[in-house]
Amino acid sequence: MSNAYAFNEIEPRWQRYWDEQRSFRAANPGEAGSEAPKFYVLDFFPYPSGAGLHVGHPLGYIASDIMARFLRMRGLNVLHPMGWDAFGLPAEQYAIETGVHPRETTQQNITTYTRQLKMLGLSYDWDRELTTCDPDYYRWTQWIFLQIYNSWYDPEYRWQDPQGRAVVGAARPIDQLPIPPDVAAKGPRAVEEYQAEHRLAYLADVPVNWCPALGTVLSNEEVTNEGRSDRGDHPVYRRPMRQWMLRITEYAERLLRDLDVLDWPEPIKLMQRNWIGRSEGAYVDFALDGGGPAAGSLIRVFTTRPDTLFGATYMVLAPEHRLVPIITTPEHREEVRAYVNLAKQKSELDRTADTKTKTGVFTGAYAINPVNRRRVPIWVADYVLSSYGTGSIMAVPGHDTRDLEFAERFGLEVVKVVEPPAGKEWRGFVGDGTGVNSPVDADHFPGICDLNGLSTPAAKKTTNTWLEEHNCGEATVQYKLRDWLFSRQRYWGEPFPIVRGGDEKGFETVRGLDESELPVRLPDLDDFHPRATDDPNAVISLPLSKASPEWRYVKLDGQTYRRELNTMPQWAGSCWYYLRFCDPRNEQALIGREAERYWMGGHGADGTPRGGVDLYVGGAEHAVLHLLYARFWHKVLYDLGHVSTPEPFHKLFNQGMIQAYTYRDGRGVCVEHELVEFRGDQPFHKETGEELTATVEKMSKSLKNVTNPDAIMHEYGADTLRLYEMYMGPVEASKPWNTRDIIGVHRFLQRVWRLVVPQPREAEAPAEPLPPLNPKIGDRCDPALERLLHKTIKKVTEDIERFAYNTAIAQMIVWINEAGKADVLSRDQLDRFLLLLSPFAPHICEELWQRLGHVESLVRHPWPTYDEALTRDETIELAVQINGKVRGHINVPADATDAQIVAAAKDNPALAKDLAGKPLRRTIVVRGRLVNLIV
RNA sequence: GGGUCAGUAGCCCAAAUGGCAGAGGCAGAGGACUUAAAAUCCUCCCAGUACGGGUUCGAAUCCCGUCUGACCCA
Repeated sequence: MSNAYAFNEIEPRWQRYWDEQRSFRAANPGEAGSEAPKFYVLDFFPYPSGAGLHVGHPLGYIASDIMARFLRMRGLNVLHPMGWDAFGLPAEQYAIETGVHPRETTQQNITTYTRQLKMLGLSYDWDRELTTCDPDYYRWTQWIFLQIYNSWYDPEYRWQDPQGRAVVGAARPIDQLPIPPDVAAKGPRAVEEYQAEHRLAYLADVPVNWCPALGTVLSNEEVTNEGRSDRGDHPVYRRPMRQWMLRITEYAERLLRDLDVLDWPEPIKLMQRNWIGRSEGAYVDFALDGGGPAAGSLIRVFTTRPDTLFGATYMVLAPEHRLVPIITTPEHREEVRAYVNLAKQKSELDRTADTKTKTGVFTGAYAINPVNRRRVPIWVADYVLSSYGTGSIMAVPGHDTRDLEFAERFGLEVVKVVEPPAGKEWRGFVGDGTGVNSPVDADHFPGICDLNGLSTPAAKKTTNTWLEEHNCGEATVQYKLRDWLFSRQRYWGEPFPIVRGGDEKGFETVRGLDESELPVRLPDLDDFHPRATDDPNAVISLPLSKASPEWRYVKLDGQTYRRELNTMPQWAGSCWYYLRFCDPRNEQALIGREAERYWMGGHGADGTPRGGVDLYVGGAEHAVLHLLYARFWHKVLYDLGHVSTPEPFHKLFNQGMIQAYTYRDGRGVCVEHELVEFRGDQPFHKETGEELTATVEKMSKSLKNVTNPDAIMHEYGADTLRLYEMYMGPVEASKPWNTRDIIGVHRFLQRVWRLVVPQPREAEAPAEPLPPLNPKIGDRCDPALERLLHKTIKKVTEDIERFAYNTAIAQMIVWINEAGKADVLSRDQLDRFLLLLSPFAPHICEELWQRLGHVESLVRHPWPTYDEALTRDETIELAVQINGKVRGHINVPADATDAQIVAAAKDNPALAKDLAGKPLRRTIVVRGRLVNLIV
């Protein structure tokens, strides 16, 4: 047994031990260990990319691992699993570039990631590992899709959830959808169509982001602000396509409301609220003026400011609005048609960006403002989107920034209807004020809507009432959230459990498969390439259309059907993996009822009611989409009775980003860290000698500032890497990686090691075999060191609970530094210290624990306790202030009364001349801190 | 443009409810040990908290304004 701290030998040995002993197995209900309270600590599972991990990736994994290890030692049954988000565009793109099948590259990447994560000593229950591209897994992804497909949303359904809350609205089985008699009368096909219109998964022709170069459509999130693909930076075009959509909008209100009970960072909740984008307002119906084919039509607009209706001086329709071609007068037809065609090419971001100049054309048509019967021109402009509200707006240039900009450009009338607070310009004022200029000419307009003098909220209410009474509008709520575009024209994703058939009359049947037919396996294609092209109008080819006819055609009940050839988006597999971890090998259900109740169930470790994963750790970049989609699926499963909690993730923690110094030369070219040398604090190029600039940016290959964890672990060991990442600063903060600083925590571990294992003195010949333990270690203990240990136990325990790992480590460094100076150490003190350190640096602690004579691993050894009395000093030093300025210090017993403290302060000879002859006007005593004398 | 968060020694970071600006680490300087170096150990050095106002006995902390940076939305 070596006396040196040989981390390269120790760490793999303990990793093997944990693996063989199944040290981190979580006990499911019915198994030994499950009688303990549970705790579910989950990491955002990674997408295994070809590049492997850089040092920024494990930050959250280390943080959650420390919590998992800590809670295990506190006696909880901890579920801490890991798996792979393995379907998706990057793997396919990489496969296309290298010509290797994504199945193979994915497998290789998983192998690399597994090796790297195991090297870090993360305490996962690897028996629960899962992979989203595994048919045993995606079988259940498809099963959930079928649940969604076979449901409709009943917004009126009143029920009480298992938590006892009254809920309005729920997903219900499609066969419970009431069929209107007139539909039923038309026969089974009409019923089928009616059901299809109400399913939570439905087909629709929607404008999508078509990227010819990638050969696929992209979600809005995959398109950059510049209207190009996030991946590859290719041009993206808008074009309509028949797509699977999920009706997430039905859940907008519940997704919004239930945020309130979650223990999530407020900024993340805010982002979700903004994404859902609830706004209260009103529909207002404008009647078309004049004759023509649309005579008598109404144009319904949505507005959040019904109080400004008197200021509506024109209307705008989105270019896609169905009435555009109908109402346009012959003399404007050409211009409008050209404009509409142009608008189709633009992305939404392009159209709505404030920085762009507003464009638009007049249709030649007019409508009547219902509130004052004024005739207003109808324009078409692309700053109005067909997908929000009704696709048409009433324009109030007086009190809307974009309308004002448009009106000024085209010389339209601007009217003041809101009086802003004193001193503010009314033109373009969008805040709350007082209503003005609503006509009170009651002779002309009986039942006039009078808003003069009303505050904005009151004016809104008055207008809404008026609209409803006069049957030309109503109060309503709108959401920015859109239905979820759920299909991709890709190969590497879950196939839909859907088949389609058609009869001779062209009627298409869409049919969800029976669950007995799952999984629908992804066929093994050699040629999985999308058809990339430069032509934005090319026919879109689907990779799965190259599958064999045996796969593509299915016979059911004597009829031949075609399989759906789209695949699901990458989000699908990650929407529910946290459930599968609870019961990963269940072949009867996606999760067993018992396991679901136990791991996801209603009570936390401390008995407080809650539900879902107890701690979910990951980066803020998934704050909106993944977390919203997963919540949506969870709620559907909840409504249908498959899970028992309304929310999947009770507590969310976002780790910060590890940044890195980026060095650039005079031309702005990034310089690798190996080529940088420091003269003082100034970086220079090693070879050219050129002075460089240093900035802190995110770690990325292109900035040449990436640090590979393998290299760090090789040089310092995993325990040092873990400790350094936690010591850099608060886990939730972003902070720059600095390899130079690592040596500090490494020295700390060296000191811990040397405290237990005696070191040979080099001068002496190694004739005498060294004793196994440091001779200082015995039964005697130093009382001051013991007090410090109690303080340390208290501080570390409390700091871990609040994720303040950096300060916990600092406290342990303090103790080790003192312990190194002490003459005697008890074995028991070292035991307790190693237990404290073990969640952070598990390998070295296991090793030293064993060398101190323990046979059992410390993984489940009870966490050390402290005596509150020993954490307090008997005498304390207080600062004495005179008029708020520190002038001296006094020592008093810890339990001194205020009067004693003041007396001691006054008697302090150092302060005598400051106090001489001046009466004390006031004294302020802050317990444990200071005393302030006001003279 | 709107929102959120942040700004403390040369660097990374500490400082419950406002209460002595410093716990710890890095870097730097000096010393001990060593033939020497490395390693190790000891000691020391360094800011008044981005800036400007305000509240208070007392402000890094609370309020207002400005600047800078990060993230989200448009």
